[in-house]
Amino acid sequence: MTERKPRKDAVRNRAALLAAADALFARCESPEAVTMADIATEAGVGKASLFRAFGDRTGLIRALYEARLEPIRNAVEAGPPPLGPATPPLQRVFALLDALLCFKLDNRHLVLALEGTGSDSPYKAEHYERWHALLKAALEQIPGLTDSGFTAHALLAATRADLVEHLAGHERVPRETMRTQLASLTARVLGTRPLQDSVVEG
Amino acid sequence: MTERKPRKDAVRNRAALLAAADALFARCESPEAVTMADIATEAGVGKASLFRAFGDRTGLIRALYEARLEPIRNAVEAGPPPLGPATPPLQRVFALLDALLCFKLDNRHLVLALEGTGSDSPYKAEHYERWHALLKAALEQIPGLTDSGFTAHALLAATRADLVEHLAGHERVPRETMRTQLASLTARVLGTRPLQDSVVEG
DNA sequence: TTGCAAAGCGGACCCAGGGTCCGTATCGTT
DNA sequence: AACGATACGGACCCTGGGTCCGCTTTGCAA
Repeated sequence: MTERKPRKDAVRNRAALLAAADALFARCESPEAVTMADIATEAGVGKASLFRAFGDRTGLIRALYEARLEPIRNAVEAGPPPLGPATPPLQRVFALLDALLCFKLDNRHLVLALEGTGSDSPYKAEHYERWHALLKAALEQIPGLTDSGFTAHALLAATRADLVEHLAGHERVPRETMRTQLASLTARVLGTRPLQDSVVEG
Repeated sequence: MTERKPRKDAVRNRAALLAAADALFARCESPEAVTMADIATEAGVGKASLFRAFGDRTGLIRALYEARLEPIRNAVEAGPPPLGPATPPLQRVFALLDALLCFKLDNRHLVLALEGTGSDSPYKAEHYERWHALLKAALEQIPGLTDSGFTAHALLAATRADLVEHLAGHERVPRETMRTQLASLTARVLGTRPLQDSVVEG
């Protein structure tokens, strides 16, 4: 019951800030080129409101990230196959990794901002924990596979934001190529042949 | 012939700075807890000398890193098997990855400092290029393996500093376990059984 | 030895950027 | 209408990377 509904201007400002940050991160090449002051200004709001709403820079980026991730999160937690919980484990591993890769391709700047948020390693964020737990659980149901925990980490590492950025941006690897390669890698790790494409477009 | 041999005090200071930085990074938990001023002070030297000697923070960290890496680099470029160039490709892949993992375990703080040096993604550093090229070349000689480039990236990603740090530090996974798991993962990726241990202790 | 550039030194200084303070404006409730 | 609570915003603080410049040291040469 510590719930105390926020004032209207507060929620409006919060929304404006999210939108502004989103726009700025999308527009600028490097995440650290966009400063907190920039975001506040873009939103037509004082800096203090920004910090009041999100705590600190990491909080803001996390909020953005979670918002963008929500559809996928829902699809994974309660949606139909191939992402939802009813999917057979093997197929789901492919679907999860593919969805994650597509998400990172579609949100390069934002994800880069989050993972490169300086100190806090990505492994401490709870959204990483979620993905890892999910993947690990799926892997554990695949017969003949050991080291589910480490394997999950390794597969997730193959979709790290800066790697994806490097491949997509610097080496100009096309999206479909990356998806195929990741699927093929996954198949080798799992000791299977790759399944056909499994997830919707981004 | 633009070579102009540096003065004695300059080289002494440079050495002192390297030593100081090394000590400080080793001593402190988080790399960003140690500031440039700290390092200069520890070395008994002015801040300007520090920047004159290494350009900027990244330059210093890179210098430290290269110094530490040199033995391995030599072993890889001109040493005997299993690291040297005469090794059969398949065995060499295992050896390279194991050596890299051990190196990162033995130099956690330093490597963390380098890879987490804020903006510059690790993929732009030329030492990454070297590892990747090396691994890719070895992979290309393994029959039936496609996507050598991507596979090399993925395997290297499994040894990323912050992942290693997370596993070794936070999850308390023992060193030998990690080595085994990495070898096992590699074997699955390559479609082989793991070879026996391949490299010296760190 | 002494002279004298050139190379190097160091700490005061600059600046950007994250985060806070506090007097003022707004909200929404009685 | 009025008043407490809530939020606003821009001036302000502080840390930390990086630079400036007057002074010292080095090393070559006379």
